[in-house]
Amino acid sequence: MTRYLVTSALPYANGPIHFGHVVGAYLPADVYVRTLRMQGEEVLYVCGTDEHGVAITIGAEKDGIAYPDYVARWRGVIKETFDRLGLEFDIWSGTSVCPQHAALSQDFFRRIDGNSYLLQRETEQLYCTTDAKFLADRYVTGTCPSCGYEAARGDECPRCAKWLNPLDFADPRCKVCGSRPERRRTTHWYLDLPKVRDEFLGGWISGHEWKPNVGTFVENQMKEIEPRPITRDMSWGVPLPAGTRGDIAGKVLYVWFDAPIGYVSFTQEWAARAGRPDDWKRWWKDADTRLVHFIGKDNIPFHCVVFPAMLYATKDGYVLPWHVPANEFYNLQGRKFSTSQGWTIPLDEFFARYDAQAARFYLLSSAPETKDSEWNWKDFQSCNNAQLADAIGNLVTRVLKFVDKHYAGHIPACAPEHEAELERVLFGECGAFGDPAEHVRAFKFRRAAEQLIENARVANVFVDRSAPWSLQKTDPARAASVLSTCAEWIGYVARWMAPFMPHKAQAIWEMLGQSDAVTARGWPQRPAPGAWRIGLAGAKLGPVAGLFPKLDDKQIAAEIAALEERSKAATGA
RNA sequence: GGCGGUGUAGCUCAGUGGUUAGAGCAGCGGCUUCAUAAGCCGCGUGUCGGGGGUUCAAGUCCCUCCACCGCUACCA
Repeated sequence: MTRYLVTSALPYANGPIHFGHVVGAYLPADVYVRTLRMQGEEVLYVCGTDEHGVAITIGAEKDGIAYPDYVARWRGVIKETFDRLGLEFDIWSGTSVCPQHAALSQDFFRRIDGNSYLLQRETEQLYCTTDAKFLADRYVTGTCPSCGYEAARGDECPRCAKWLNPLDFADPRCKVCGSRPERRRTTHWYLDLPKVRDEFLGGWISGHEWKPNVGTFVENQMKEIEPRPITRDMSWGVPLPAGTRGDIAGKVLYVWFDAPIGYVSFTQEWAARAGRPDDWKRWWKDADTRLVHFIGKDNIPFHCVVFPAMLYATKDGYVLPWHVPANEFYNLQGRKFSTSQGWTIPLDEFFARYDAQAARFYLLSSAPETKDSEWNWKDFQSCNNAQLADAIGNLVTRVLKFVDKHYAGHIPACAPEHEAELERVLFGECGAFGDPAEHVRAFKFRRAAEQLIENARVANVFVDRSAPWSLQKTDPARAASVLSTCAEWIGYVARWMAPFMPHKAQAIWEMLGQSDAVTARGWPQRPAPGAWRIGLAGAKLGPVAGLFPKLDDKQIAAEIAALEERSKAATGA
């Protein structure tokens, strides 16, 4: 039977994440997973931090703490944000702490090497004898051979924008200590991507179905593909496996190589913890698995080209991605999120003032699915007030407070003689409704969010058309049937919204007098006349209260002003 | 420079080559009063960035120009 293995891009453990990351790779995945689970699918959701690489070592040294402490700190900070947003993984780990990670990464290297998909190349690189390490391009500075600018970076000249090779500097200097680095020869292993492409990957990619924003990009990549180095001269990372032919001293796997293997090693960790150490194979080596990678667009080459090439090159029976629903980028009020320039939303402050569930909904309904989009404070206000508070929140209170007042807090039953007619009106005359899950399965989360609101509006129209406040005086029996019908529909709304706003959905469910989980009965079938009521009649309502407080203009204006202030302070303007 | 993307209603955006191009928000008018001053109904002549082309048919495909944006892969 089909099972779904869902991953979100491993966040890099060198800083906090912002809403752009959240909406790109995490929130859609969480909603996808929750929806499929309610539909009875078998799903595993894997994530954790990516903890190796030069950026980590630089960051840790700057902060004066050990590498493991540094990544542990960010692993924790990032997880805290995910917790606040209600993102729930089956396993959350990290590439430097997952017990299975190093061995599995080495196993990948060994198999790929054994299958002759690795090349060895000797190159010259700058080596700083003071710091006793090879220098990445950007950590070399010197005089631009093209325009003579004296503080050019090793990768690019900031003045003439020319691409540079630090070996071309006549006066290279180590950016860390200022001393003059020397040239040294070093050997590295390269993944022979052209070979994998010709043998398999090219055909697989052109025969695969991709999101439009992914397909053209990846096809293009195929043409210019080159062998990629998969080793580095540094200490922080997974050492090359013992027994590898050649000089492996001081070399580790390049971070991009070991990072995606984290998806697999974390799955192994999950299985081991569950006491079924071999269970991970069912997920990674069985043709019934549908592997779905949620990522931002910057990760497309890795997940559509490089990682599939790695999986194939092991010749070890791994499944390849089924879908890669990559998102574009998410900005903030017209500009890129930038911590250094103060163009951010500090999440501590945000969660102190705003509802994380409302944020989930707004993020999803503004997600950059087809093109870049943005967080806009006024849109957030409008979404919260008009869609969540008015369309959904008010629907719940207007109906349930009425029930509370006139039926002593118990949901009335629908009289059999009223059913057919009320349902004819509800299903035929109150506007279109649909199944949000259909859009979720198609990775159209904005549309799914919209559908949820449309479905709630159906009940508002029904209430207006039925006018139970008038019936209460003229035909109380019919009024009871109307309210019963409304309450049942609200039960559907609660279940439809469970993947989007799990806590709010549960709150509505409890207001309807239910004590089990809103997800307990699974995903609702599309309601249809005659057979859709799930029997809420008779239930004693829980306390009915507003679900979504409104956000006023002053508050939003203050947020925008604070954003401008932070930006000015950070850039010294 | 190279590659890619975007440009549709005041704003944010949907729109497999096929009826008079749509939604939400904002705005205007009316109805209603159960509810978080909430709800419902009605109201859009938009150079689909400009120009050219292919086609019976183009927002949709091709060329070109303009504007904005991203990436360019040894710091993911």
